[in-house]
Amino acid sequence: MAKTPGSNQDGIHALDFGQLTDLVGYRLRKAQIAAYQAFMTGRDAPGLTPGQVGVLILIDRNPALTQQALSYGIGVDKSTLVATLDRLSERGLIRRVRSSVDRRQNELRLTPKGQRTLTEALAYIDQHERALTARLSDDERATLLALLHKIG
Amino acid sequence: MAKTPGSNQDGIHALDFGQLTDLVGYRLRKAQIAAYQAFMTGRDAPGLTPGQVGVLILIDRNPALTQQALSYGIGVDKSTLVATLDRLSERGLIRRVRSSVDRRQNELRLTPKGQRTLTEALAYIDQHERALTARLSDDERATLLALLHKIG
DNA sequence: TATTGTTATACTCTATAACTATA
DNA sequence: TATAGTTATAGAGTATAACAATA
Repeated sequence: MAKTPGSNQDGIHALDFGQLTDLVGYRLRKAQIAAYQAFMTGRDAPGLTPGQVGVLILIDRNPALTQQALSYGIGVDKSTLVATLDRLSERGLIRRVRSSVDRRQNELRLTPKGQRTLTEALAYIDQHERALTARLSDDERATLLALLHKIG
Repeated sequence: MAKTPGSNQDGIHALDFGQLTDLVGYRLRKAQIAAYQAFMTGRDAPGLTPGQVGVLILIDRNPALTQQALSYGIGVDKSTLVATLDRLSERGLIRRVRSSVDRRQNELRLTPKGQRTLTEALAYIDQHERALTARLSDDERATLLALLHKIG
């Protein structure tokens, strides 16, 4: 039986996406959503968003990082960061330590629990990255990274 | 003068992003944000989000599209779509027309103003796409699309 | 009973502006 | 005066659950 354009027997419509199909912006968004979903639902998912893990990485790699510097680094407003850090703090993963040099500033630190969580999250990231690029060769993955870098 | 790791003369900290730098998920997110920003702030930007333009395209290409089918097609809940369609409707770009076949359904249509807006938006998209991939050759752009397709 | 669209509600992400405590 | 962090507030995006109209 020929498939009627626009519908099938399940009543699920196969939409015409027109010019959307081959737009970098659109494909970027689709890929990003897929990556996010996979990250959140994968086996051994750390119960943290990719953004939260990113914050843990940055705190780990940059001793005495202030909220201001972190805000600038990840490109979100300092006020936006407050709730994110509150959540990580409530979960016992980070601490805000008042700077003794300039008492307006907080120096961000991982707690021991945060360190352990980060170690596990990094292992998970490796696994996730392999799953995400499972259909790509090593060369293709490198090419993709280079091309994305040119756009971002 | 050698640059001290972690800071420079402006007091702007060059953060260590660690393993983040070469993760597909992270680069995807960065590229997507850059694409979105460029779309919204470019010359001749249509005053619509990429998502809104996408909805206009889908309505244009799929006659008698229902909210249900659109919801399924773009992968958002039907309740989420309501506010989006309200906004497009308030701006006079689309109409909801009660189906005479099944009066529970709305058939979505572009208004004449919506048609004109879409025509302009499509021209803008071409311009935006060229700007976004300005640093890529035609081959590289095609490669990027193919690789993104494998992930999304 | 089931489906379509709407509403009520809630949570996240985002920003701007005003506040506080420090500098 | 200016800066670091917080709070108040607001808007967009997302979802689930319950509802009215219709099938």
